[in-house]
Amino acid sequence: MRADARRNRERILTAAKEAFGARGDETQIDDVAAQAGVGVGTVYRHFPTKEALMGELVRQKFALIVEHAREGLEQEGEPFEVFAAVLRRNCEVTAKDAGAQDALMRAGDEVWEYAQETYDELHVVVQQLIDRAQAAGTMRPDFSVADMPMLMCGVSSSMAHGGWEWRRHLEILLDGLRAR
Amino acid sequence: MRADARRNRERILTAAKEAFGARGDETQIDDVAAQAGVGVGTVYRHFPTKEALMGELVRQKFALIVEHAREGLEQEGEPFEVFAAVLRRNCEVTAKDAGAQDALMRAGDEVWEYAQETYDELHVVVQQLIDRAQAAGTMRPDFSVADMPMLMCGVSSSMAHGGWEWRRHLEILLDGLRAR
Amino acid sequence: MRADARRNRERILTAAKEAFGARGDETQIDDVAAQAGVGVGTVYRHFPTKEALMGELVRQKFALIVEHAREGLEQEGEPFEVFAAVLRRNCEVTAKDAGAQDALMRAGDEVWEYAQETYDELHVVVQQLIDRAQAAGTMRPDFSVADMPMLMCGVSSSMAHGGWEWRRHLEILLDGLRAR
Amino acid sequence: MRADARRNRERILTAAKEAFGARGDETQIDDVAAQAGVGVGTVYRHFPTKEALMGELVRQKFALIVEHAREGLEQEGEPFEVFAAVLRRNCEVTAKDAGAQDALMRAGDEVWEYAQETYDELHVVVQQLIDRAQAAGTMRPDFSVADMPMLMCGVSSSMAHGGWEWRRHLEILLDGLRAR
DNA sequence: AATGAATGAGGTTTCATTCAT
DNA sequence: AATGAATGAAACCTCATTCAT
Repeated sequence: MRADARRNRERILTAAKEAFGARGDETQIDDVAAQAGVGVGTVYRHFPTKEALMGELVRQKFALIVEHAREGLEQEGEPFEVFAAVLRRNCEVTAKDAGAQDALMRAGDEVWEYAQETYDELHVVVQQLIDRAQAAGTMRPDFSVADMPMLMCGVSSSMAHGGWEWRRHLEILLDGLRAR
Repeated sequence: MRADARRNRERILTAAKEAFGARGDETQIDDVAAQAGVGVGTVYRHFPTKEALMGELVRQKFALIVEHAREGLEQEGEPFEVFAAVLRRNCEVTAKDAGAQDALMRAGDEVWEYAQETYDELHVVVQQLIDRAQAAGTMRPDFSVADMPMLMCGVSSSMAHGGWEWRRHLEILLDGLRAR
Repeated sequence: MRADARRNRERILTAAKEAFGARGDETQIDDVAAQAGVGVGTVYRHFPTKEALMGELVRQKFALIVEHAREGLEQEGEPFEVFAAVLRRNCEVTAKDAGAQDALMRAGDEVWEYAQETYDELHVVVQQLIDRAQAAGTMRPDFSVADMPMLMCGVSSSMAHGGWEWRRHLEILLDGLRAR
Repeated sequence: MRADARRNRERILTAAKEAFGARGDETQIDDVAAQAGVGVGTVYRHFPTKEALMGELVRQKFALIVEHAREGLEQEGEPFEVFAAVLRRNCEVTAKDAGAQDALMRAGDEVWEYAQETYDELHVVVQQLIDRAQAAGTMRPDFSVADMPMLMCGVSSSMAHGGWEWRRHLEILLDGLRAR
């Protein structure tokens, strides 16, 4: 029964990504429920509010970034390039749910606060990647994790509206981070 | 009454900027009307839908950029720095209505389509600034006007959430545009 | 100036018939004003409310019927046929504004009360036509003017929806009025 | 919950008849909901638009007519009188909701289109009653189902405005249908 | 635990009427 | 006298959330 519940939870989250991807910020909980093949009540059993559901999507995204960042920390190589590789990898994953990501970007602060804890983890790990690159002298010294949302916002908007240009855009942004 | 109507139109637009700035995308037309000191009907007489009202705000923003860009075209100086100066100037203006700008960024495509025509103008003029800088060899050759929304999205998010960091963020982005 | 005003009044009434004919009961005072080539204020100068305007259309229709009925009273011929001829003539006229007539039929009582006075006249005159036919023994004795709205309602609906069948329908109704 | 939902559906339809009867075409969905003792949302769950709700009332009326007509087809007796009896019976039923019926008559085409399917059934069955009477030579040969709306319009207006005269009016109309 | 029917506050928009110009 | 901009109550409908089954 516990396994059933967990599977439902996963189905709902997957459905949410698809639904938000398809209908954007006009997506209703009923859409998510229908996509998941469950009743609305079931969605609410797992997520107390719409914001909580969207927040969990954000949290999952953050968790993935943390994971990738951790793997990055264990890699040898020029630190800036390691940082860049992590970023590229995250963006590749994000691009697969570009529509949902866009809906998330448009969501209110409340949604993002649900993922605060995981964001804090991310903060610590990614800052380490940044520190290394700055120590190596290949990343501009005035950059910090706190500036990453700005970058992500640019790339995400590019994914949602620009089509295939986002990879080039990411490289432009990365070039801005290099030490001169 | 023509004069009165025009004045009301201006009041409504000013009120809209304030209202969207204060309440974000949850702003209602009633809020705008109250802020402007007119009835809802008056707002609807000037702007047939909520989207049209927001679209006009976008259009005004674009029109200002066009104006600044035109002035830039007439200036002497290193072309990349001219481009950068135009961008900085636009951002300074935008920062004053950061809240409204944020609401606009979150708005749907329909809103932006209202400003299509002015956007097309902007496209032409800004591309000229870019062309010059690229001809001078101080701007990376793979950048074009079509890539500007990505930049603006980054800076706007920075203004809305980051607080006072947006100027530094803009410089980071500009550095990414420089030729290496 | 008085002549001007009267001409405006006529233009408004003509415009109203056209507008109600074209847009049915969804017609707005603005439509009427536009069709008449005057401002809304001018419509309201002549008719204090929308109901008053529609009521005047009803009154005009009644006035025409009275006129036709009076002419009928002066005619020689079999009284039932005279009555029938008056009815046919009125219907031919009505059919020309079938759309407006339909809108009027759908209107609330308030509209019809505006024409009360003319309706009273009509009542007297048409009853005379009926009396004659009944005296001649060619019209069923249990029919009276008060029953005419029922007939008109049938024919009007026929004009609005049925297309070309209304003449046949009128004959069916007339046959119901004949003495057996 | 299936049973509950169906009961609510019935309550809404009954409430609608009462509400339209009491307030005419100015009846709001909120009135219907209040009368039914449910929330507006519940009305909209069962009927997607106001027109759909009114359309269902029309459909029910048609369905009843079909039923009565079918019963008429199984009866012995002079065919015209069978037809007349069916009509009288339908009118007696209609008279009980005269107010609602009036509101329905005033409604736009969209409302009636909701009942198209049932109207088509009605068409077939009633035409059979008419065919029989015409074959028996007791009904005028130029009458058909398509002409019935005209009759119903007359009687309905009579019920709504005339008060207690509608039965006499129906007889007048029926007399018009008899063969001469 | 799951379902989906029910809720109702709240959103956008309309339009008869008024009134400043 | 004419104009049409302004008004704002009210209409329809939506959708996040609750709760009976």
